[in-house]
Amino acid sequence: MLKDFLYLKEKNLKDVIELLLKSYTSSFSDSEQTLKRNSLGKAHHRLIILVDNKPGLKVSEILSSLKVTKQSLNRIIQDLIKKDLIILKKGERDGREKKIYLTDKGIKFSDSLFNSQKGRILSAFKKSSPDEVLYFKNVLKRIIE
Amino acid sequence: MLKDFLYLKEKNLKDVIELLLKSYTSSFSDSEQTLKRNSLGKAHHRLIILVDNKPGLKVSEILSSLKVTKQSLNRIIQDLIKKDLIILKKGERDGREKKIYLTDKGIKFSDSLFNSQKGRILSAFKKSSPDEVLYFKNVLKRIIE
DNA sequence: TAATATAAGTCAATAAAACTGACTAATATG
DNA sequence: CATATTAGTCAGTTTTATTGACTTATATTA
Repeated sequence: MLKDFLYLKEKNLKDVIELLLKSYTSSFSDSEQTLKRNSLGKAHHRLIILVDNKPGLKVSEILSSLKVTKQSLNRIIQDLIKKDLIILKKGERDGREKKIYLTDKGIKFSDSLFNSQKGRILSAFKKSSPDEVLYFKNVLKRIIE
Repeated sequence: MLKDFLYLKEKNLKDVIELLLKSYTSSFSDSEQTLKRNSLGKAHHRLIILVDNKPGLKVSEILSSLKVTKQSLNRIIQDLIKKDLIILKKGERDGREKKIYLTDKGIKFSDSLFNSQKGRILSAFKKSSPDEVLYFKNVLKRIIE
């Protein structure tokens, strides 16, 4: 029986759900001040992270990643355009699509967000072996799938 | 130099920040419907998870875990008391403290939330080795510290 | 080409979640 | 007793996200 494996028992799964909650909360609260100084919020941060990691991301892709409505996302996009942190470019193949890119200013701002966040991750990784970090990422990816 | 280790490079840290965001978002969106049926939201869910895993948690402990204000948390607590999902008990040592417990009804509701969430974690774990899961949890814990 | 589907944007109203600030109450500790 | 700590409360505001209805532009297909 699968449940004979300790790591598949319900208590362990519950632990992991709590760990996901706490790791997200603590990691993203690290950049609160940086956001506030620029009159932006967590919602903007989330979009910036996705676009920084994958420039040219489509609106529809962000929609499904962040599980928000397009009306909600659109507000965020307009805010960031006004602040000259992102630009939209029409898709070449499909002109209906809009692809999102960070501007130079946006890249700098993304860096400052990253700087306020990275300490926590880096110090966790320094306490871990390369294998631990690799396995950690593997499992996280499987949770997202 | 530390940065010679690939797993400590900035690109890897950025990836991990995105993974934390996506794993939290996807994992907690799984229980949206269950919450909605009971006129509750994500904020209530977060509190229930913490209290389920550690009955008798103090208000102040939740405050620092969830990084919200006491005014914000108080709304959530009052909602859950009204719905008879949690109760508060005065601390025996320190009578100022209020310890939070799930009621029987609360335990059942927490179970239904867990049921809507666990599939994702379980299927990720089934694709992983016990070692991978162990290392995964270790690193997550170090991120929270 | 005309009809239909898709991607995105917009307007309006509302709800949910979180915040600030100012204050009270109970209890603990020095 | 004075002071600090923990928690709760009231009022007002902001941020984030929602629903629903509709438009625009472009792509696909019958």
